[in-house]
This record gives sequence, C-alpha cells and structure tokens, in this order.
Amino acid sequence: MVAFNRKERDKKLRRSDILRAAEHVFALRGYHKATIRDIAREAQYATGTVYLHFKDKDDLYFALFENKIKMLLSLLKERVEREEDSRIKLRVFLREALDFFEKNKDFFRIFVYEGSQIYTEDRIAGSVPGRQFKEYLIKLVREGQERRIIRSDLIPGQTGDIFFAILKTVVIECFKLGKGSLTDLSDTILGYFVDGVGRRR
Amino acid sequence: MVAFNRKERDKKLRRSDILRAAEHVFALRGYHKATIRDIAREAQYATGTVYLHFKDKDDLYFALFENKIKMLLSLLKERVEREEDSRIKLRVFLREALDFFEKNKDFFRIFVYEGSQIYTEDRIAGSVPGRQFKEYLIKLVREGQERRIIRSDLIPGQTGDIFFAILKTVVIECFKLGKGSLTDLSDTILGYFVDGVGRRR
DNA sequence: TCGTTCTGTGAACAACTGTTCACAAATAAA
DNA sequence: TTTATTTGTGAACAGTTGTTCACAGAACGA
Repeated sequence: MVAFNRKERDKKLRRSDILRAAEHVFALRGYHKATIRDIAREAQYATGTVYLHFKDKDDLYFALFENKIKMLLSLLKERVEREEDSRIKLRVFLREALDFFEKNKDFFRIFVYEGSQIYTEDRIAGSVPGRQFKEYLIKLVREGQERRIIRSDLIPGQTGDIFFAILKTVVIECFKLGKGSLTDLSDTILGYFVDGVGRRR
Repeated sequence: MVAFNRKERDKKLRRSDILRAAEHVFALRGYHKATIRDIAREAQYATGTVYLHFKDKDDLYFALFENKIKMLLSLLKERVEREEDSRIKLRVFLREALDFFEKNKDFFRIFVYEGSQIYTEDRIAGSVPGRQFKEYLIKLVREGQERRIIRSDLIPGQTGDIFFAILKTVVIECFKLGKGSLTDLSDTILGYFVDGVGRRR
C-alpha cells in the first residue's frame, strides 16, 4: 500500500489516530492479544509507523491510559468544583463520570478489565494522572467528612476506593446487560455508597 | 534429570503439585508472563509432564480457578448455613472469606488482578463454580431482604456484586499496605455495605 | 528375572509477535 | 524542475514460548 496525501493531518493528529485505534483494539482483545499489526491496520497505517510515534507497545498503552485519565479528571474537577454542597458534588462527580464512560466504553473496558493487571497496576497507579485521580477522590471524601456528610471515622483513601469500586461494579453490570444510558445510575450508586443497603432506622 | 521414585505420590497428588506450582507462578508473573517451563520447574517436573495432567495452559489455569472457587464456596456454605440471623450470616461469610484469602494470597492475587481480564472473565463467570458462587451471593441478599436486614428495593444480583466488590477493595488495600491479619476487617466491610458512609440520621 | 506398560523427560518444532531498517513515496526547499 | 528531507512501508529478524514426541527409566505382573 502506498502512503497517500496526509499533509492535512499533522503529527498530533496522526498520533491520536493511532491512540484511537489502540483504544479500540486493546478494548477488544486485551493488552496481550492486541498486536501492533492489528492496531496499525485499524489506524490504516503500516506496522512500522506506530514506532514513529511511540517508543514501544508499552509506551502506546500507557500513553492511552494517561491521556484518558487526564481528560476524565480535568472534566470532573471543572464540573464538580462549581458546586458547594458536598452531597451534590458527589452526585455531579457520578453524573460526569458515568457520562464519560458512556462515551468512552472502549476505554472503560481497558480501565476495568486490564487496569488492574499485575504489571500494569503499579505503573498506572504510580503515574501522575493515576495518583492525581486518587488524590482527588480522597479530597472529596475529606470534604464530605468536614461537611458532616460522610462519617468521620472512615479512612479517606479506603472510602474513596470503595466509592469508585461501587461505581465500576454498577457500570460493568449495566454494560453486561447491554442497557443504554448510564446517566440515571448516579442515584443508585449514591444510595449504595452513602446509605448502604441496610434499612433506615 | 532422572525421574526418581514417586510411587507414593499418586496421580491426584501430582496434579495438585502442578496446581500448587501454577498458583504460585501465575500469581507472581500473571497469566501471560507465566510460562509452562516456570510452572514445571516450580513443581519439580519437566516441561512435558505438565501436559500429561492438563490439556494446555488454559486448562491448567481454569482448573486452578474452579478448584479454588469450589473450595471457598463449600467452606462458606458450610459455615454460613449454621447461622440463623441474616446479619450474622453476612459477618460469618466475611470472616470465612477473609480467612480463606489470607491463607490463599496467591490465589487472591490471581482472582483479583487477572480474574477480570477480558478473555478470562466470561469463562470464569460462566463456569459452574463461578455461577454457583454468584447464585449463593444472590441467595444471601434475598434472605437479607426477607428478614428485613437489606432494603427490598435493591436488585439482589447488583447488591451481591457490590458486597463482593467492597470485600475485594478492602482486601486489596490491606495487602498493598502489607498489613497482617484480615480477620478483623469484617466489621469494616459490613459497615460500608450495610450502613454506608453517611452519618446516621 | 524378564517383558510389558505407564510415566517423565527435555530437546526440537512451529507459530507468533515486538521491533528494526533498507527502501520508497511524499513533501518542502531551492 | 530538481534536490533534499521527512515520513510511511512492510518484509525480515530475533526472541519467546506453547506444544509435541522419540526416548529412557520406573513400576508392575508373571
């Protein structure tokens, strides 16, 4: 195949072409079964071209991760910080995150199914956006505690993890059932997180 | 190396030798990076021997999974069914599960870090023990609802998933921090699950 | 003890895939 | 138009690893 005119697509665009293709292929096959060949073909480039834009397979993978987490985080911060009430902050966080995952199903698959793989784990959690994400969760929990929304005997890190775990669990289930919109799940999640499953006393 | 006398170890024992070794190596390196050679060496057999007991790498991997889940499930059922009170059933479930994970750290690593991998997921969830495990969770939730411990507006499948997600999250965190005993975490988990993070009203 | 059967061995095979690189095409400069 | 530079190409390379199989040793029955 011959490289046709792509002058209108500058370097950044080509890079994001490949990232988009990678997102799709990684989501479909998983990290190990996804081949550079697959990704290149999906992006309509030759195999070698990928290596003009990314150092190696790992570099591509983690670039994808960091990119998306950075996007999600900045989006969340922007929307959530508009609110004052802690309870509403949590709800807005959920709404925006759900919306983001709905628009980025492929990434969500990668994030959930692969994001906790042994060798991946530390690199993701240890990356700058990964840490920032976790820090932000902790900050929200702390705020909730100060404003008397969240019990003050809870460890913020743990509580943040559980918040996100519930979010992930509900989204996974929803995707499995093939249900459409995630948007209206925020109250369900808040219910589990804030009120628990017990009956009111 | 020459095969020395192993007449005292019958076929089942040899099979479980390999399973034990596999558990360790899979936990250490993850499914893809674990090689049959590694596993055979760990079990003190030659490479080919593994294939006398398991069809292929996948077969070995899923045999390991099913084995352990079956063990955990029968253990849980035995202990939990002794109790009458739904609240106590949940606590006993947690205690036993935590104890099991503490004694089977390697398996827990595989279960959590690799168990949700794309190609693994369906096969685990779809396996007989996998389905039975999920069914049992659902049964517990339903019972909790009948006994007025758990809100009746919640979907049992979803609620069961969240119960287990919270359990996993707390155990992961505990392992990361390198803390010792998991046993006393059951109340923490019950707190998150039953009462939620909100303040009492 | 001898022969038959079962089991373990590990070198060899085959397939796969990340990565490179000599070459070609496209673009920009002259 | 001609030359230089940048970018894309995909066949070839190299390393890895799941799997097989011809052989050898152990176990067992007679």
